Amino acid sequence: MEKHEVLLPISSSLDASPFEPNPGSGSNVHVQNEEFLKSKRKETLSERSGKETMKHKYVFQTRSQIDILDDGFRWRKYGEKLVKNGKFPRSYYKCSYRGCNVRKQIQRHSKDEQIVETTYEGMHVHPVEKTAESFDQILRSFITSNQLNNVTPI
DNA sequence: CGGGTTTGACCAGCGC
DNA sequence: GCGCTGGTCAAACCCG
Repeated sequence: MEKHEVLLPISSSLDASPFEPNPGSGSNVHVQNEEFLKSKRKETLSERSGKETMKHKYVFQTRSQIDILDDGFRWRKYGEKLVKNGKFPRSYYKCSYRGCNVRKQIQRHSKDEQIVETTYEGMHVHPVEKTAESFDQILRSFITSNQLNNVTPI
């Protein structure tokens, strides 16, 4: 099977860091604040509604030959669009679980096609069906961070 | 038969 | 006010 390296990199639209980036660790952490700018629009929308405000948005940068990374959850593709600033189309996925409105965006880099940018939006409200070794560590960080931040679990 | 994927169309927001 | 881009939905199709 194809091996995918997780560059572990992340970015969040929240004040609190969803992950525990070790300072001075010199890891492959890649923070992409660009997404933050894009999420600004959503913030406004959510703000108008006065609901949960912004959504959790985490960006993973993985290095693999395949776009779809098995993180243990079931995803249903609901759209695909070719962005102007990209050579490859962006795929939109949703969690199949009932009540779990977690979205996932996957886009390949125009320069390095082997680099896949996976954007997670929202949090899962159900346990993982299966365990993905590569993603287990990430998921673990996710869940841990979420619990630490004591996010409202619906 | 069920679930998932696909593709096109539609819509909303933002910029100009 | 119009056009563009990005995002979502929905119907049809395909696969297991």
